[in-house]
Amino acid sequence: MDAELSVTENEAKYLKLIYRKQCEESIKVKTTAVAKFLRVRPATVTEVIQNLSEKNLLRHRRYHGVELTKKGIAEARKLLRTHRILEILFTDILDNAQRACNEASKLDCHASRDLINAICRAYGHPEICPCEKTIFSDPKCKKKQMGG
Amino acid sequence: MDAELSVTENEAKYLKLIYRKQCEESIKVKTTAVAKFLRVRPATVTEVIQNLSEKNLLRHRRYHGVELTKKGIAEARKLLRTHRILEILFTDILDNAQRACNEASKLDCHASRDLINAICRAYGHPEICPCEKTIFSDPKCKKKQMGG
DNA sequence: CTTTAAATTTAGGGTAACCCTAAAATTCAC
DNA sequence: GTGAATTTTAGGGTTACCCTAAATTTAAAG
Repeated sequence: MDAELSVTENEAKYLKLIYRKQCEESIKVKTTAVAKFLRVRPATVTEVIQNLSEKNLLRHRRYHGVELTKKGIAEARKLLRTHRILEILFTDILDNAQRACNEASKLDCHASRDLINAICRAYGHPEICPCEKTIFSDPKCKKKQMGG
Repeated sequence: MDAELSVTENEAKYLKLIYRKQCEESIKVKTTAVAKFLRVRPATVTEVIQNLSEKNLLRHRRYHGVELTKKGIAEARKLLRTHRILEILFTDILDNAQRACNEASKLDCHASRDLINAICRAYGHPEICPCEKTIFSDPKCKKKQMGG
C-alpha cells in the first residue's frame, strides 16, 4: 500500500518543525505556534495539517493539536537525516554552520537517499551534525564493521 | 524592473533543455520535440513556453519554435553552471558520473549562488564538468589571479 | 498551386498546493 | 458559567501543472 509517499517542500517544513517540537523538545504542537513560526494564518496550518493527516503522517485531534504517527516520525527523521548530512557537507565547503544550515534547508527534501548515504559514507558515518544534533542512521547506509 | 525572477523547477527543465538544443547543439527547438523529451503533450509545452515568454526568457514565434532571449540564456547558464558544479561535487562523492548527473538535476534549481560559488572555489574553479561540458563562470566567483 | 498530412495552438477543463478572511465552534481561564 | 483566546469550517482566490478536442497554420507531395 501507500505507494511512494511524496511530501511537498512545504509539507516537509511542517514535518520537520513538528518533529523538532514534539520529539526533540517535548513541546505539544499547537496550531497557532506553527502559524507564527511559518508566518501563515492559523487556518492555513489547519489545512496543511489535514493533508498530512490524510497521508497518515500525523494524527489530528481537533482543537487539541497534532501528533506524528510512526510513519510521520520516520519521514521527519529521513528529512532531518538528510538535512544534517547536508549540513556536514556544506559546513566543510562554506566554513559557516549557519549558512550551511540554510542551504541544507533548501535542499533537504530534494536530495535522494542514495546521495545522502554516499555523503554519509564519505564522512565516515558521523553521528552528530555541526549543531550537535543526532544524525539518524539509515539501515541502507552500511557502516563498515569494526574488526573482530 | 523585473523584480526577482523566479523560475519553477519545471520551467527550469524547459530552459535547460532549450538551451542545450539551441546553444550547444544548434538544433532549432520545436514544440513536439520538447513534448517527447519531457513526456507531456504538445499543448502543455505551448502553455509553458507562453509563460516563459511572458517572463521574457524566450521569444516564441507561433508555429515556428522558440529562441531564448539574452535573459533566458543567462538564466539557463546559471542553471547549467549550478548543475555542472554539483556534478563535480557528486562525482567526487558517488564515483559515478551518470548518477551524479541525475542527482544534480534534482537539486540544480534549489542550490543558492553562494553555495555553488563556494563549491567552485573548493574545487579550484574547474572549467569543465565530468561530462566535459563547459562550466560557465560567475563574476561573483572570484578566481585567484595568476601571479604576475 | 492545391490538397492533405503533420505540427502547433487555442479553447475549455481538471487537479493540487498554496494562501486568505470571516464566521462558527470549542476550549480555557477566571 | 461566561468571555476571551484558540482553532476549525466555509468560502474564495491564485498559480502551476496536466489533459483532450477542435481549430489553425505550415510543409510536403503531387
